[in-house]
Amino acid sequence: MPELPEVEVTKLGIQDRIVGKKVTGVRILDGRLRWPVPHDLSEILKGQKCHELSRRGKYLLFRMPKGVLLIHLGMTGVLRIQNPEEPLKPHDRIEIQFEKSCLRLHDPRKFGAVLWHAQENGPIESHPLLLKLGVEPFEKAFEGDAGGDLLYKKSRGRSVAVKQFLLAGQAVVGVGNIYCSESLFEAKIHPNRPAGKISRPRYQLLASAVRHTLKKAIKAGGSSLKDFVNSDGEPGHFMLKTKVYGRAGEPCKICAAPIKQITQGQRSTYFCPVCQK
DNA sequence: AGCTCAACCTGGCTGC
DNA sequence: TGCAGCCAGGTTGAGC
Repeated sequence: MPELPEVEVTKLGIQDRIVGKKVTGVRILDGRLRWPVPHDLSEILKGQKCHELSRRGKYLLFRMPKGVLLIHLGMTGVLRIQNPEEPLKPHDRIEIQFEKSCLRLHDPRKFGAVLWHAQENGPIESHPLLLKLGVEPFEKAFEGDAGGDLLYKKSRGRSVAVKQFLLAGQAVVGVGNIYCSESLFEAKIHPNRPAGKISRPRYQLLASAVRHTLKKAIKAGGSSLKDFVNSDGEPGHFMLKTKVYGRAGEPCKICAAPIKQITQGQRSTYFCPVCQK
């Protein structure tokens, strides 16, 4: 579920219940995530107030007086505010308790991460997991022409397919497997084209498509914000409808040619062989 | 430095 | 119905 829009919507959905609240305890139900959850997380967090919740790429950063709690949702993670009385569900992994509510991480595949970055280790921006991330898609460095310029510059000399280049997040963060296919379709760029051989004007179109695709998805997700608080149900898939992703063999919405599915870097890519060149 | 690929883990779906 | 095989929204780290 989580690409950048889903993480952003999660942030918006939980922040009012988190910011300014004091942690009263932590329950580690299964700490074997991508990396082991610190066994003493409860002692670390207890008594600290989260003064800001922010997002960097697909990481959520809970800023506290003594450091930053990093949470990544991996492939299947869902964070939700719940009443502590609410029975645990299978695959609930971590519970962070606040005075009147708790935050639960539900993550069947355990690719998520919950890590603590202590203040004395320096600014969170220098954390190894954040260090090599590209720019944020909605920040100045990716606005307007700057976005296309950046993709163009970062891709020079790169032979890798543009799909993989964009997905890797070294230039711009947050474009996951679904929105990558969708953005390339919108920009009419063939996913197999070598990243280094795409012109500056075409990268302008791609940057614009990335911003548009992500914004649309965030907007769609905003309508389900209530699902993040005191809900039994999963926040649904709020990508309203995809134009190519998951539509192999179905007609292109522009030209009616059958959508193709290929594998790139062990991931599925969907595209229209007629519209995308 | 950049490219490719295995690996982490679990569940759901397809097809025999 | 049962079960093997394949697929899934992410990311790191090893080997070349």
